[in-house]
Amino acid sequence: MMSKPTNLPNIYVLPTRLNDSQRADIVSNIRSKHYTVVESPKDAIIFIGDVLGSKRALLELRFLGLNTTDATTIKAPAKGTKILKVAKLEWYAKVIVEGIDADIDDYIIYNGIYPAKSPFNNQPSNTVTPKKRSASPPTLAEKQAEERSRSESILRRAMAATHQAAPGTRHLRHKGPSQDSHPSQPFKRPKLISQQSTDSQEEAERVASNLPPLPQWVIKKQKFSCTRSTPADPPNQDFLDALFKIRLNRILISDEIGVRAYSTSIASIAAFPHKITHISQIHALPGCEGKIAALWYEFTHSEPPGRLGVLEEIEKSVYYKTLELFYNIWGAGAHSAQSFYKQGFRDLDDLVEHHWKKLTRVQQIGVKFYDEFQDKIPRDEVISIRDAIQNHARQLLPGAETAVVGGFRRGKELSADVDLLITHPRVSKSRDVEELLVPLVNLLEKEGLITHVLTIHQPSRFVATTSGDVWPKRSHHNFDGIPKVLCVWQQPDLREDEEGDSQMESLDEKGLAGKRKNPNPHRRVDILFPPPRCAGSTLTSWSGATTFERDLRKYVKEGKYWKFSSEGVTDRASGLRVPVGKEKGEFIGLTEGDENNGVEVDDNVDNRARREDGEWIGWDVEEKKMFKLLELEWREPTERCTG
DNA sequence: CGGCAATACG
DNA sequence: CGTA
DNA sequence: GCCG
Repeated sequence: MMSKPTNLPNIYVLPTRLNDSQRADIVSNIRSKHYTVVESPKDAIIFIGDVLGSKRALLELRFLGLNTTDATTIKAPAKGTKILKVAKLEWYAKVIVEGIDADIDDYIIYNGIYPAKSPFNNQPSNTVTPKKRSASPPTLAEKQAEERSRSESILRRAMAATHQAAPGTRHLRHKGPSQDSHPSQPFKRPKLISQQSTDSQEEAERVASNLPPLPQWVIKKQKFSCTRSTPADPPNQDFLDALFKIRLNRILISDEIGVRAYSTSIASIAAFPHKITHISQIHALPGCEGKIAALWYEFTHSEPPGRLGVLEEIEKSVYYKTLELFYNIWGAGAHSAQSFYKQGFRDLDDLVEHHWKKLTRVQQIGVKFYDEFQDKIPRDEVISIRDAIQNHARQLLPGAETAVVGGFRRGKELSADVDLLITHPRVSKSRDVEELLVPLVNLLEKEGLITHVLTIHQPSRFVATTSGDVWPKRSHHNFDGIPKVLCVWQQPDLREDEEGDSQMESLDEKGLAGKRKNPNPHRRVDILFPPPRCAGSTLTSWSGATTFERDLRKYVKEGKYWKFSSEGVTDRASGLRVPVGKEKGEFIGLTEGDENNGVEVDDNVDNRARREDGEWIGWDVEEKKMFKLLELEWREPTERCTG
């Protein structure tokens, strides 16, 4: 009605929850009252928006490139410090629309100031509660459990029911860094130590003559990592670790080709049996050229040795640290990590508090068990999980056989998850094996062993038809995926149920009288159900490592023009399945028409040959048949550690 | 300078 | 398309 | 980033 009551600084209207025309209306209405509304957030002091809380306001400003901290958390802001104010949209409704004369200060929900500049403000502000440690060095399990316990109870309370839990509290461990250093352009690489170009020819030859002889695969420049031995403990582990970090960086920025390139180089160096002492050895390796050579030179000639300019840039970057944090959420990949960052989120708390409803169901589970899923699983626990699943499977399908694949099969002491194959030696059990999936999952859920099902992949041919039977149309080459379930596993709490005892050590969840929380960690478990025909191909496909698998498929494509997958082998030209031959005395991995020729197995007499860890030896036989078909020399899984 | 493993679900 |  |  009248002129403005006070002069206000420049105003910016936050776009939060407004569409373009709504926001434009607000802007013009405010301007009609002779306030100054700017279109660049940098020029504004007051921000008006549909914002509920101060934390959200902070995020909204960060999204606009204004990296402030809450002024109320700062002891004594220096005089003359610029304070950005965020006001509720209600101010607009009252003062602008209704014309009520009200003080904008009554509508401020957030005061933001720019944090003091510091040369170290790139580092994570890791001010979490200090660890309480016993005098003796903790075991791995203790460390993992202790790491977990600090954050767990709080998150758990926040998300007690995973499926539609309302988040409410903060996550302690993963407070993000306080300072934003998102690079708007890629880092400039610091000057590399220049290579000596003045080496005389004689000098180069003298050095070369003292080097160990090159392996045949190097001399022949054999590029496929599936054709050579790659042990778990390579002599150049330190340089490889640096390359792994660069590759992770490429993963995080979705540079898939860069990932492929570094993977090739890593696999090559990992297979090289000598400590690399001369740059000529790098150039000799397939998949390694100028770039890798330059990195190696810098790595070995830096002071102290082992430093890399690119890595130091990456490691001090809040941006990459944050992407890595988000990328480690099961169910989130590089794209989601980048998306979370762009929206202003910097730690798991931000996601829980401001983005929970937007997360997929499996991402919510991934956040809920973030710490436990980072923890590695010792071999003996892998075996006990295998045994439990196998025992239940045999209740439903006598004679079922299992194999642990993944890193475990490659010999790793600690596994990220458990990958388990279940099949049956008798070829005629093909459908029984695939149809085992749902009943087994139901049984394990009932027993409380499976706590969450993340995803189930069932072959389409088992979609029930009204007439009853399965095998709809594509039965002749039924070549869908291998049925599998990805789930969360927890060993039951086996402690005695003594009551009112002093043993209730961890009463962190007070109020839950009587209910003691199961202290066993949640584990990621994948169970696959290959039909007997696909036992060999699935075993090979799931034994890895990743680069070994990629090279195997490329090798088969280039050498045979075949397509290899966990379901088997097809000819690319004809599209027909390439059958796995039947060896004498063996009985699975047959072709379609041979199903009736399977050797009978007495399910009650289990005298089949087994390995030390209890696994059926027949698995290896199936895999050897597959390698033979592909004209590939079979290698121990422990020699497939291509990284 | 094009190509880089292959498959299925949400 | 993104993720495994 | 390396290969054909």
